[in-house]
Amino acid sequence: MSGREFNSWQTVQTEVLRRINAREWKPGDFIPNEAELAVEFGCARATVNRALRSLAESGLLDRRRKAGTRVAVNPVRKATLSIPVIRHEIEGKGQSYRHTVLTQERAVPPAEIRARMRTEPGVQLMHLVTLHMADGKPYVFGNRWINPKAVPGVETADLSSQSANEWLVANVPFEGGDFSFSAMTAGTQEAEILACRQGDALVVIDRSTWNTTHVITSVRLTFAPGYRMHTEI
Amino acid sequence: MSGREFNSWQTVQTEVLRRINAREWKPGDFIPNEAELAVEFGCARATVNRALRSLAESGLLDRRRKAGTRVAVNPVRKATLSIPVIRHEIEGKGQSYRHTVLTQERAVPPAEIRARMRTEPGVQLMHLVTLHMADGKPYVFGNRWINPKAVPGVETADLSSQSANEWLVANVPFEGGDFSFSAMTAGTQEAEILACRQGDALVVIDRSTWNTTHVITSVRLTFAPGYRMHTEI
DNA sequence: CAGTGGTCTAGACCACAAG
DNA sequence: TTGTGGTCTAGACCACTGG
Repeated sequence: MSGREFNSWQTVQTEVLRRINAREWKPGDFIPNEAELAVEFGCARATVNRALRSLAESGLLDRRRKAGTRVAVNPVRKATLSIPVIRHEIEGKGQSYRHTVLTQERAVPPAEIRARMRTEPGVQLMHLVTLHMADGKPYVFGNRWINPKAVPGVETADLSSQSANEWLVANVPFEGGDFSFSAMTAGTQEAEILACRQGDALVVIDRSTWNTTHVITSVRLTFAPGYRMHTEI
Repeated sequence: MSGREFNSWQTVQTEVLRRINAREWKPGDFIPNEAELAVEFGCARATVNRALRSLAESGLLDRRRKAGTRVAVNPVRKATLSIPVIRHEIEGKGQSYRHTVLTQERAVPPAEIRARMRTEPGVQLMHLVTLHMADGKPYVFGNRWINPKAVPGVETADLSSQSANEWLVANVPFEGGDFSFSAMTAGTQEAEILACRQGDALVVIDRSTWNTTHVITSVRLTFAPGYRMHTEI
């Protein structure tokens, strides 16, 4: 006796998941509404809401007011990809980190960058080429443009002791960004900088970040051969 | 005259974000506890909790019982990467989709696959090589292993009309998976199948999915040159 | 031990959208 | 119009963990 009834939102969530997996509720089916489930599970409606909302956020349920809740027909899986600061990524593997600024200048960017950064023709940006090393070996090569209008103070910042990435993360809040992932073949420049062979396949990440008024920075990271980005679903 | 005070959890969240961005609360700082914020914002503690929990989930706050809530020192940005069914990805660009099964057999997998799928030596798995085409041109090449023990019925399924990926998504619920992203150089086999040149850099995705008892499937997707995966932060 | 976040409840009102 | 999810509240107890 005793054995207090235990219906946390996680209990509810687990049971709902079980029913979906057991196909008691099939993709496309409507499930009972919150009030009914609350009665069935002997808990408050808010508790059911918490459980179902969480499942909806991960894409397993579709919820709409008035219509109700149904099992997602096409469970689009979402992986959350964490984007660490490169130094942390390297140190996290137990390797030593070092970085070098290869060039730092003010320059008018090429058209492609100008489009991505939404600046006017002829406007100069800060251009920074850096190399990050793990245990002394080239790890990733960064080609970065920064809009000084969006980042007051960047011109006087010391970007040799702290990488531009870290300086920006620590000093410039941003609202959003985009991120893309592709592959390229190492040419002479990449082979030289990354100490690899021409023709090696390299992972390339292009990333921009912006705040409400400006595109802050746009960077292309070119990784040494063998790089692999990993995540769990 | 009314003008009822309006303090939704999103209002609270927005204000907290503003303070973080304005550096009123700096990285590493403790912020007031839930009860205090509830008083300040004139709302219930649960409302503050909802706002802060959401920010913690996205990595901007660190919360610990007894210790309190602090602004994350190292805001690890997380991108959510949605993993669509290839057919949807292609059709979403307005291209036509077609796929072909190149080979389908039962076979003992190589050691690497056996390790990933956690099967015993000598156990046969289903092995499936498929090519997906966009507007008639090779788009991605899939090398997939499926554990029939985890998927009763897969041996009799018709995987030529519906791709293995879609069949699995529709018929086999899974609990988790992993996902990795790398680059490789096209060899003779890849060049032939994807109709590209040897030496081209190709994007490679390795993915496994499992349920509580088995690894269900493990697949390597090798994309034709030019593939780019994109996401927003 | 005691302070903080984590969760649950019962009830209420609201916002949205299907019919 | 009306049913369903979305949210808010005031209060309560719990769970974890720092001091």
